[in-house]
Amino acid sequence: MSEKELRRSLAVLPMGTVMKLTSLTARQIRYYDDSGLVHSERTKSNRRLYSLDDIDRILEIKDYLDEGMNIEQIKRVYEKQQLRRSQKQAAKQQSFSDRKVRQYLRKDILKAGGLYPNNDSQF
DNA sequence: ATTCTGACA
DNA sequence: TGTCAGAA
Repeated sequence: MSEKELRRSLAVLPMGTVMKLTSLTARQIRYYDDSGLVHSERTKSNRRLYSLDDIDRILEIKDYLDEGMNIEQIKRVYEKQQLRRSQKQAAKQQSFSDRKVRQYLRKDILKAGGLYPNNDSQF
């Protein structure tokens, strides 16, 4: 993860700051939070802490709500996004292992050596 | 002073 | 979603 991404995902903002940044009430913010739409962290004294990414998500939730969606529907939107990311991730690892297979395959062919005068254009 | 949880005249 | 109480 890049330093920039790390900073944006760092949970350091208390409720009061989030309220000002989003123009929402503590009640609404806690509601989104408790619904599992936002993943805030907690201090040792049980205070919620949000990251800049959380702020973006809260603002996004606010827009969806204004467009008429309910919490459950919004939850599904994020579930599907998560599913797509998982599949994309799986595809990435798949191509990686494929590459590794080809790599080992080539090694074997080179080992079989002498049989192939030109062993550089097979893969 | 700030935030949290639970509850609802 | 607002708001109030009692606690941390």
